[in-house]
Amino acid sequence: MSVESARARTLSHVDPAEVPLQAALDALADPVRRSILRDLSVHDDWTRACGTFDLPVKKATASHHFAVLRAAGLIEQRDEGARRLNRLRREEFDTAFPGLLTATIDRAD
Amino acid sequence: MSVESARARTLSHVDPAEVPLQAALDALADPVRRSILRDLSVHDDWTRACGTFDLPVKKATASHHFAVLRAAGLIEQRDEGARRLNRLRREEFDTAFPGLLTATIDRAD
DNA sequence: CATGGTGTTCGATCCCTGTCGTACAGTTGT
DNA sequence: ACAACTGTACGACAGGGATCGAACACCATG
Repeated sequence: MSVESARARTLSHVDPAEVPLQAALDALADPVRRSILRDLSVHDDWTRACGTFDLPVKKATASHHFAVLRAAGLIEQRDEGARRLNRLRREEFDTAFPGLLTATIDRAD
Repeated sequence: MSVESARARTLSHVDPAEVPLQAALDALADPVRRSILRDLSVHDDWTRACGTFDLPVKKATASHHFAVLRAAGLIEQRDEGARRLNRLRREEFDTAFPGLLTATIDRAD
């Protein structure tokens, strides 16, 4: 039987290929979320916990943004102790939406 | 001196290079607007008047969407008699936001 | 076991924007 | 001149989403 914790049970990941374009665009249209993605794109996988991002919003709001990114197939999350580590799903998302990530987060503004 | 009509005076176009990424994404995040862009992408320039699009909204709303697309540098408009013709600014927009248009309107959904 | 740290959930609030009806401006044809 | 057509402007409305505080669950460490 499954022995995952109640905490990990909140972590449902979606195949980017199953994500509607609308959901992907809604996720990418928010500046705070793009900021998170840019941060992830310049760091190694699984090195950034949710609380380590420098965001202009409170933690409740940040938690909401991470959930949206996860539901859009843009990030993967994994619990490590009390912290939740993140990974940008660059390759999977690129396969589903070629060029979209590059066009939105590889920019100055 | 300029002899443009009062109608044409409402038509201010913006260089896509001057458009903030946020405005571009906001414009592309709406399904009605993407529908307009897809329609334009498969027809010759200046062949589609605003009223010829099959949209699920009333004309006041459609007019709003055309204004948003224009402000985002995604379309160019020109008056021809009582009708306002449209053109997708594919090349200019692609230069400013490489891959973004293709990633958002060249899709099934 | 108590304390502090990390992150989620819930309810409430606020603001933005998509939507529409109506009125209006220009154009075309009768 | 008049009517019909195309599109915009404006005010109003409703829905959704971003935001936050507070409460809670889980983990780590003393």
